[in-house]
Amino acid sequence: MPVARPEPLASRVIAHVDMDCFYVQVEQRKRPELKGVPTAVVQYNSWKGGALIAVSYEARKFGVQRSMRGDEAKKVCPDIQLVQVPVARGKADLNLYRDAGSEVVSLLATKGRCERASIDEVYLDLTGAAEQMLSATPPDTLEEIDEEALKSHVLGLPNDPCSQGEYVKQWLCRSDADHQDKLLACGVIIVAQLRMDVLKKTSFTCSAGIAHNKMLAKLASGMHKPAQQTVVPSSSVTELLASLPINKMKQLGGKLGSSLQRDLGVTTVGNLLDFTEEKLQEYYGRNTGTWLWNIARGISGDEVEGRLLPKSHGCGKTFPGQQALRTLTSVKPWLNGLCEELSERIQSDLEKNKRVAHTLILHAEGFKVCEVPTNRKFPSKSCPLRYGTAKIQEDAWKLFESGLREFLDLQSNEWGITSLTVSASKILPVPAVSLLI
DNA sequence: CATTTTGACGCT
DNA sequence: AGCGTCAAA
Repeated sequence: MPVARPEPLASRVIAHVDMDCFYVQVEQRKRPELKGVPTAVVQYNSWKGGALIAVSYEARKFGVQRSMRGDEAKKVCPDIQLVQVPVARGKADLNLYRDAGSEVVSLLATKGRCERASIDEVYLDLTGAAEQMLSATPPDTLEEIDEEALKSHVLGLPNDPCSQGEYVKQWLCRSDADHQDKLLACGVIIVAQLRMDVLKKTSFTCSAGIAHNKMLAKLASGMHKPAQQTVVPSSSVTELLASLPINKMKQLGGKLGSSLQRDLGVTTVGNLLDFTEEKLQEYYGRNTGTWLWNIARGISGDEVEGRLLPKSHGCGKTFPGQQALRTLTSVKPWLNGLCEELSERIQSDLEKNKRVAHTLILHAEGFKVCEVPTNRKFPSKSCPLRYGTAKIQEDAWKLFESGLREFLDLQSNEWGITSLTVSASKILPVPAVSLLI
């Protein structure tokens, strides 16, 4: 459940940068002939043409959506180019996209604290950079403002397409603006420059949101895509949230959001204003209640963490339908393959980033053929992580066997495994001195 | 038992 | 330690 954090005392400038249909762009950079044509990236393709995980904007015009099957996409968009995710050891291999994501993070981490939020998203705390710009070269003194910054969307401004650029220029350069808005204006210019730099150096476009906190920045980055940016002045927040469907807010797209709608009749984020903090706490607990009360007002104290690398590595594969693994002999090679990939990834993390993983975790899902139907799930198991592919394979196999015994509970001899995942967590930097010894 | 493969974080 | 929720390609 979400937890409320105290708001920093001073106003911050926060950006959320989100790559546009990222996997598609990565494939289009590799194969330039795909640029500008309807394209999607699919995982596997033998079952109904594979599952779409990224869709280009050209393809979206035809109604192609993520989660569609390749065959289905071909029906609504016969000319669509379906590019397959690379496969290694019989499973999808996402390393190409991880590496492309790292390229982007390196460029975005140069202007302030940067948090890698996912393979293709970051949060930036640009407060310092914005303050510095405001004191040295405030926007109203600039002779020329980047065209990219002028193309920004400013929430709350009249959206007359003819004079949009003029309004934006006026907003950016208003010398009578309050300090908060001036800082945001600086953020807009910095983010425009960062996005241009990313495009120039990687050929990837991205969209961005600029606001006073992470929640609003994230909301804004999704409002105008692809390749655009949106700023959220404080004065626009009440109206924005008043009509924002509750499930569009981060963290409220699932069960909590549905429960707000079902149990309290809350349809929009603004509707939350009808409830006292105490009432929300009564329903959802102290932490979540306060968090809800705050987001209704556009308040979110979440800090941008300075973290450019993932906190864990995982490798998994599902075995749906007839593919379920029904014998120890069939599980073993798959588990070994997953461990091999994991071993390579943590070894590379050690060499590139001087970090060591300390815990190995095995997750599985399965079913058993049983007289009395049971709800028991396959239990997750963990142990200290020892480096070396063979050791990881050995340890993961022990974890699997112990999980399977618990799962079967002496109830059944007939079973199937439908998903296997190994992951490495508790990743810590190796102290610099210990590298010398 | 056909989206799949990730990854972060909160609760107990 | 292990489970559940949420999100995005």
